[in-house]
Amino acid sequence: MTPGPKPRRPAARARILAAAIDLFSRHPYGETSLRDIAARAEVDVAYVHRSFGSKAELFRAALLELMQVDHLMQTPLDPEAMLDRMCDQSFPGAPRPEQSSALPLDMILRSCTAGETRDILREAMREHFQKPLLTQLGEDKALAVALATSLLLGITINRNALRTEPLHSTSDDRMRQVTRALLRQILTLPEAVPAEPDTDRDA
Amino acid sequence: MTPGPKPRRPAARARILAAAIDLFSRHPYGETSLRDIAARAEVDVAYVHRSFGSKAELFRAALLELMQVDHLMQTPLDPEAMLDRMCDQSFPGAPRPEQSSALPLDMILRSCTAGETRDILREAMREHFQKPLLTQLGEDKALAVALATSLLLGITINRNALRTEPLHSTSDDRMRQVTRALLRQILTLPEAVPAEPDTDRDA
DNA sequence: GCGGAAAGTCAACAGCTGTTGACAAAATCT
DNA sequence: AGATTTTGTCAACAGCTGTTGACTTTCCGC
Repeated sequence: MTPGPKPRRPAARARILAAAIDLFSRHPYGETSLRDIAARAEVDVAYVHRSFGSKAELFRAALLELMQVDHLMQTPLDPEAMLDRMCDQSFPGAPRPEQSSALPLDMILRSCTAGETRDILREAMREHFQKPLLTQLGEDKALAVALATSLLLGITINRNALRTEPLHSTSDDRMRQVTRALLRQILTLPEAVPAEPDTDRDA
Repeated sequence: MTPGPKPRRPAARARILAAAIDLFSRHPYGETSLRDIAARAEVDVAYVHRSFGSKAELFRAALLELMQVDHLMQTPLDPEAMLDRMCDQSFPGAPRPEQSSALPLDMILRSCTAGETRDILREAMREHFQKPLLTQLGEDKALAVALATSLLLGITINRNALRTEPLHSTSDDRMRQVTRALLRQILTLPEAVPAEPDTDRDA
C-alpha cells in the first residue's frame, strides 16, 4: 500500500500542531476557532481542517502530542518520585526546559466542560495522571487516586482559569509544596474512611 | 419612582429564569443558546434577551437566584455543620426537598472555563463556598479554604462533567462520606506545611 | 373613557463557526 | 520525461450565534 510518493512532511503540519497546543491550552475549546489556529500557523483554514479531519480530531492530536512530551509513565518511578513529577508538571516554577511551556493539565482544564471533548479529556486524565499512580499503588486505590487527580484539577482550574484568590497570587513553589502534602495525605489515608457495603448507584 | 403601572410580573420572567438555571447547570455556557432557553420557557428569543440585557447578565441572574435558594450563610453554623451542608449540596443523595434539583455547584462547574463568565463564577465560588468557611475559621485559613473548595470543584467536574471512573459510578452517600473526611483534613492540617517567607509571585 | 408604559412577538441583521468543492504548486515515482 | 499524489489555497456554503428595530397586545393610572 501507499504506492504514492513519500510525503515530504514539511513544517506546516508541525506548525499547526504547535499553534493548536498553544491556543487550546490558553482558551477553551469552544472559544478557539480553526481560523485562529490557522492564522497563528500561517496557513489556510481549509488546510488545518483537511490535515486532521475535524476540529475534534485536531484537538485530540494536539493533546496526545503534548502528553508525549511530558511522559510520566516511561521511566519507572517510586510513588514518592511520581508525586514530585506530578506536582512539577502542575506548577512548573522554574522556567521549563526549553519546551513549548504548555502543560497537559493546562489543556485539559481549559476544555474539561466542553461536550465534544469530554471523552478525549477523560481518557487523557486517565492515561496521564491516574494510570501511573494506579500501577504503583494498586487497583484497590482507584477511588483515592481519582480523588487526588480531582484535587489537582480543581486547584489548577481555580488558580489558572477562575483566578481565585489567594491561589492565583501564590507562587508555584509554595503551591507545589502544599499540594504535594495534600496529595500524599489523600493517597495514604483512605483506609480511615469506612468502606461500607459498596452501594453503586445507577448512572 | 416607577411611576408606570405595576408590572404584572407574570410567570414569563420566572419561567425564563427556571429554564436558564436548568440548561446552564447541564450544559456549558457556550453550548447553551438563548434560543434553547427561550424554547424551554416558551417565549420569544428577543424577550429573553430584552428581559435581562444580555446573555451574560441572564447567566448572572440565574446563578444568583440559584444560590439564594441554597443559602449557606444565613443561619449561623459551627464549622462541622457547615462542612456537612457543603457536602450535602455537592452530593444530594436523597431526593431534594422539592426544589429545582439543580445545584449552584452544577452551574459553576459547567461554565468554569468560559471566558465571559469567569468573573461571575469566581465571585460565586467566593460568596457561596469560601466566605462562609472563612468567617468561621478566620482569614488566616484563606489558602486552606481555597484548597478545600478546589477539591470540591475538581471532584464534581471529574464526576459530573468528565464522568471519570470510579467517581461517576460511586453513590452520593459514599461520595459525601469520603469528601467530608478529606475536607476536614485539608482545613485542619495546613499548619503542618511549613510557611516559608511568603514569596508572592507576579500575576 | 384615554394615554402610556410595560409585556411580548416578528423578522431580520451582521458576524462567526466548521466544513467542502474546485483548483494551483510542488514533489515523488515509474 | 510524464503521471500522479500530496501540499496548500481560494472562495463559498449552510447553520448558528447574540443582538436590535419595529411592531402588536395587554395592563395600569388617571
